[in-house]
Amino acid sequence: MQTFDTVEELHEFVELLLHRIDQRYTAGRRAVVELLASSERPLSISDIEARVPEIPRSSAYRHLSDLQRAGVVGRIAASDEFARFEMAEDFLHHHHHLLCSSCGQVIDVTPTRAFERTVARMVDELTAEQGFRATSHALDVIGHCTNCQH
Amino acid sequence: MQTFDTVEELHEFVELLLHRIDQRYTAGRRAVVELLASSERPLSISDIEARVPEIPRSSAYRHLSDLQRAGVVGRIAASDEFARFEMAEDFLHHHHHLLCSSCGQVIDVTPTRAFERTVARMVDELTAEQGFRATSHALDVIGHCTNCQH
DNA sequence: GGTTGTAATGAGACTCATTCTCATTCTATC
DNA sequence: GATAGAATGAGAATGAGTCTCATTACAACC
Ligand SMILES: [Mn+2]
Ligand SMILES: [Mn+2]
Ligand SMILES: [Zn+2]
Ligand SMILES: [Zn+2]
Repeated sequence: MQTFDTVEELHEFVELLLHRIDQRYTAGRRAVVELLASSERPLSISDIEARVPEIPRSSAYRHLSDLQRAGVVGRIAASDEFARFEMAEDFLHHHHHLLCSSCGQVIDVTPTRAFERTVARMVDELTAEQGFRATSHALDVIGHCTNCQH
Repeated sequence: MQTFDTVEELHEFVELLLHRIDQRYTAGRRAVVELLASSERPLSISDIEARVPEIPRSSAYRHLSDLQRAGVVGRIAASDEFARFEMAEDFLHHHHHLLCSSCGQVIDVTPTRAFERTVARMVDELTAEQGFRATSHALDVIGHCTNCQH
């Protein structure tokens, strides 16, 4: 959580986004948001279950999907079979991912402003000639994390 | 298929890579390679099944995983629930992907040399300070393909 | 060109992350 | 504080991907 001064401001914005799609900001959803907003890294469902065991798996999935629909949460397909979840980019500084192809861990990294300008320009070039309408981009670095070298 | 003059050269290289991991280059594997090498875009399992129905699903999965282990094929996690497969980068020019978040289609795009230099430099920066050992990168543009705009 | 040991294959059972169902519990509004 | 609609929880269902094991192809030898 970086772009809000207080947790209350965060919750207010989440509530706004949920209301836009006629959804309530309930206790379960609040707990998921609080967890994701305070996490250093994207979390898998079992991460979430381990940290908030009182939320049933089926509800956690539904909360995440509702929050994603509202634009509050983003889903990442990692190199293992588990999806990972984090706050959407509106809630975080724009960043990219280091994906460990051994253990599936996802590490957040922040690019420089200059680099992002270059990426944005390039993305425009690439997509224009395809008639593709870009909404976002993802730069993932694939490799091995410190724990998984040798 | 771009880096080989003839299909025979392609097959020879595939055979070499398979032999390195003590695997034979059989008819089924050859059919999968021929399909992927001639495809304009990464293919899902059902794409493969549709185009080469005589290969059973379980064999197709195994072929793809063996070919991936040999470094012949790469697996892409798209934004839908289906993995997609393409020839590994040794067999193609380095390129990136446009991912349609509506239909899951994956489009290949080739970046300029200058852009790739920038990406490589940035990747080095990002990974160095994390103790992460990069093996490759993926720049995906997320958005909507021509078919999926409105 | 047969024999034999080993690798590859195919059919289908199985796994397990994710989604769906539906009975129950909240919650907003009157 | 009734009522209608929304959210929730428990468990069933789904389905992409993996595994098993009986059968088939192959390579290396004779
Ligand atoms: Mn991230
Ligand atoms: Mn590609
Ligand atoms: Zn790792
Ligand atoms: Zn599309």
